[in-house]
Amino acid sequence: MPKTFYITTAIDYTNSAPHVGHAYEKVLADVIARYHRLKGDKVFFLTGVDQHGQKVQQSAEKEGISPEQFVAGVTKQFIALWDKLEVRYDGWAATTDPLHKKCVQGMLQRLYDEKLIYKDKQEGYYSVRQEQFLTDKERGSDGEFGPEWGQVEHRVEENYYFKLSNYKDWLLGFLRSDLGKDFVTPDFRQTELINAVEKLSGDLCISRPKSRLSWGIELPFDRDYVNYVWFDALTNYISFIGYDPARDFGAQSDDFREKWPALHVVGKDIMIPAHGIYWPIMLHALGFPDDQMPKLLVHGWWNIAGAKMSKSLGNVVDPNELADKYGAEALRYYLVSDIGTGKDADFSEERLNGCRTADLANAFGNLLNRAVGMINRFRENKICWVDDHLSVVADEDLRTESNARRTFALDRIKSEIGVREVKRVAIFAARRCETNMDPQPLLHAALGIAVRGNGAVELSKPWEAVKDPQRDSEVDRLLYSLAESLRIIAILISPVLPKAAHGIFDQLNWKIEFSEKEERFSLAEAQWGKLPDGHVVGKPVPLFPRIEIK
RNA sequence: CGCGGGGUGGAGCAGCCUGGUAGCUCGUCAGGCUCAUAACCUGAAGGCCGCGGGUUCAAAUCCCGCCCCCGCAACCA
Repeated sequence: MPKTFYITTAIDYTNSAPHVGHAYEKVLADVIARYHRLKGDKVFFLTGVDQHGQKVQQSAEKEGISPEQFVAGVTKQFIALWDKLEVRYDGWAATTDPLHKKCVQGMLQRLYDEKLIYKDKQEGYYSVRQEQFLTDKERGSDGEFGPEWGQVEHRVEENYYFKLSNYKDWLLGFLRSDLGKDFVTPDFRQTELINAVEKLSGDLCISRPKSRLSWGIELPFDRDYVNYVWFDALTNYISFIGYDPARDFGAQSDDFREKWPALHVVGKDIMIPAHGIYWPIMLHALGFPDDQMPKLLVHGWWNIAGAKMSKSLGNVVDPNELADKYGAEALRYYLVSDIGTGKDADFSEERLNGCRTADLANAFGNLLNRAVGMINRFRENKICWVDDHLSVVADEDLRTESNARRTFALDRIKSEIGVREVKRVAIFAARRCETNMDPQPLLHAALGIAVRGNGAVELSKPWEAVKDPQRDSEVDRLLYSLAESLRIIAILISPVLPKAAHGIFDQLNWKIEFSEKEERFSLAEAQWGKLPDGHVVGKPVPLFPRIEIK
């Protein structure tokens, strides 16, 4: 059975509308998923929404509607955005799904039966406004709880706990073992995680009494409580691909085994403790072997003018607006190209627009336009394969320096664009893809090809050459090279810019039978010389028309 | 006290692990070209690579010390 590449994102909390950070994570995961499909892998991409919890309950109350209604409204916004941004997922994880609830309850019951969940009494100071117990950390410099906590009272409450601390040593050992040393990408986050695990103490509170929180999944062994957050939210990664908590890992369905383990794309904020600590420990406690632990791709954040994007600061950026203004593809391109893997970056609408103009309109769009235009005008839409690249250049052409340069340059188009660039992509595939995921080399390779193509046109001056019958083959060779370069560019950019890639293929009149379909692109075909001799191309149409921003 | 990230020409970044002409994108300036979406090509200016020591024939890169910025509480990717 072929292994499926299984990729997930964090599920978004349906308490408020999506912002550009949500969009980044989903686009990143989508690009990686598309890249794997391009490689020919079978892919399952799961994303979704986290719908339970206190905040949702409160927001719904505030609007005077039920949590179900409230959640349905926000969920719709997320789905609409992913649709707009061309995020193509295979599974949708909504935590109110009965199948998911059943799985969560099964897991809890199993761990409870194994005495890994116990009931304990919590006593301390409790903030009524924030609905949480306070620790000494929350005390101000004067030793008192600040006004942000509102009324603080002494309270005693019983809750259920998961024996997290039992597994601290196992987790440390795992993270330092060969199997676990690449658990987190980028590696500095793994360092951070190990440091955090070393400081780990105490167990994990997994419940809230219904009197405090009713919008959640009931504990199967105590109906007076609902589950609190993590066993609900994290479990989506396995519940939606058919995990059966009643069975051991080895007895899971083929469907599940084929997909698991996952690559989890998550933000740096939820690596510690949720995805880096709770999640592997939960899986381990359920009997997942070490070689079946997932991997984490931890991405950074988009800041606004150096400051965090936050609801309270009111500086959130609306991805819908940006997509409408600049196009979904330009936004996708910007989000994955102007940030280093795992690092933070400053979001700038100006740079977004700059990228769109420089890379998309000028580099890719304009090259396509001029190339297809020339093929139309100079060769009546037809490209010709010139067999021997070196011998077509007569000896006398090599006499002058400029001709020598030209010859050299044209030869480079074939050898470097065709072979070296594609080789670069292969290296990327082997290295970057396996260490999990940076789409930038694909884009850089594509841009590099475009730059060489433009350079070749300049050196060859086909508008002059076309007047000289003796230079026929040179023109043919150039035009073929351009068409072939564009075909490969389309393949390389297709994970990030699927629509533009289709646009290029359309204008090249290539693989029309796969129009609109992702199968139109394949990494294996990113090799020189696939366009046949005499191929007829289409008409030039601006791929990324310039846009006027008021 | 601590943990992690960062400080490289005007802006944003790469290079550092595996020392040896400081690279990329944008911007600026000067030319060129006209097939093309005022797009394209060429050239130039601009950097004591945070500071101070050390190792070395040689340090942005390795070692030590110091300074500065960001994150490690919450909404939140």
